Amino acid sequence: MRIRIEEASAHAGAEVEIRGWLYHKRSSGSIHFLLVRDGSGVIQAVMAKQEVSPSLFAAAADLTQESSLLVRGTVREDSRAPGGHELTVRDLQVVGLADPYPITPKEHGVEFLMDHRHLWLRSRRQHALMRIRAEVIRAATEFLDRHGYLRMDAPILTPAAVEGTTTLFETPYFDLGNAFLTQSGQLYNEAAASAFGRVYCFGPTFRAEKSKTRRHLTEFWMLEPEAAFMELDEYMEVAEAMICAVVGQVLDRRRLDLQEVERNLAALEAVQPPFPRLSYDEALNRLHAAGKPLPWGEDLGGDEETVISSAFQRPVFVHRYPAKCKAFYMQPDRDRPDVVLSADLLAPEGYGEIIGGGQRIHDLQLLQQRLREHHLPEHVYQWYLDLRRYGSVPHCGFGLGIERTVAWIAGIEHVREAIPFPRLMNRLYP
RNA sequence: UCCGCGGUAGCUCAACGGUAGAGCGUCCGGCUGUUAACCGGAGGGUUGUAGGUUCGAAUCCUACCCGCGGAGCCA
Repeated sequence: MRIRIEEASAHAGAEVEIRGWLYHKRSSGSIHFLLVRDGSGVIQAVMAKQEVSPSLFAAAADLTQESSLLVRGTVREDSRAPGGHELTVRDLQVVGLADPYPITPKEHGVEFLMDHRHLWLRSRRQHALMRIRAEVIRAATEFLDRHGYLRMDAPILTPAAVEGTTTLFETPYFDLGNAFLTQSGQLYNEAAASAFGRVYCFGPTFRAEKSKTRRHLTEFWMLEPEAAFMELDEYMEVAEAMICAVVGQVLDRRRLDLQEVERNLAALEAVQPPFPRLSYDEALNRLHAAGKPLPWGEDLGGDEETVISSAFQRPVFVHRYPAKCKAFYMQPDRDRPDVVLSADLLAPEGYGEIIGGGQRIHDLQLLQQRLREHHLPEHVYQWYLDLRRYGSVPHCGFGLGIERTVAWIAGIEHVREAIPFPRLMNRLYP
């Protein structure tokens, strides 16, 4: 019977076939230990010289790391085996003999591993990270599906900037001039929210910023919910519930993977509602008390975020930023027009911002005024302004950065390991 | 773009003005329970590039290239 390695314990005593690749090999002359992986797990296959033909035994001795093979044998419980079960080999068939494999079971630098990202993905640690990523995405989208949000994706090729500030990737587009790769689906989400009430989009977004930090990619995946008839406080409740659902589901279903990457599980188990909600002004007071004063009106940088977030065991919202720090579409606070109804969520342990969002301007005249203040061409935003002409309502939305969320939940240093093929300022290969 | 660190064998690193080395991987040999197995042997180098100082440069100086970390910006 053909099985996957993750099912091996259910087939103890049975004759099975495993199709996979040679992960590693040890031998003591008359007995080979072949570590075979198939994507679902790793199992030790044991081949004794006496129990197979001499030609098969010799062929196994010549197997190279990552050679693909079919192994047939009996599953046996054995405390000496990594994983608790091993396979007594009866027959083995080589599908493809691998060339000498560049990633050896020793230390390698990040640069070398990134050059071999297409092969690095075969390692245990990367398997754990990719499974955690998949679970984060599944948990977040399932949460939104459960709460009545319709997935309605936004275009990737767009005619203009969503926010005039950040740099965009540009590409020729037939006779219509240049198109830009999207930096956010938000504007389209707002249109969709007026059509369906609650929506979200999920896909890659692009920022042509020359950022070289552990938190930045030029291509990253963002999950962006948007809801009509929603104001700031309710948005924070939704974001909080979603993050708790995501962390809880990863803890529940990907615990072994978290252990593989040596994540401190207690820190994740502390992620429970309610999250602290700090106004920008309160954040400044904390920075002042911590001896890192920041003048009012300045945006929080990486160091400031670390000071704020490390004071708490759980993610923390910072809301009501100065208007000049934020994008043109942010709704001003009616009691204090110099601040806007934004709220960013900072992950603990120094991971920084994983969510940015807030309440959008729903008043036509105010939005037009903001476009002028930001020197944005109004004619490009006519369809966006229409949303304020035809049944405008208070509405909120936010963007969850998938790679930053995965990096935080998995406890890894750099977002580049949180995506299969990272795109960085200096990396477009493989 | 700015600041800091770095580039030596396939990989990870040592040698810091006086003959360029180790571990791992590779290849050959040995070993019937290995756990990044172990033991013996072999092969492997224009020390990022170009110039300079010196009797002598991987080492000191200059320029450039590339990489890493951080800042700004953001998710």
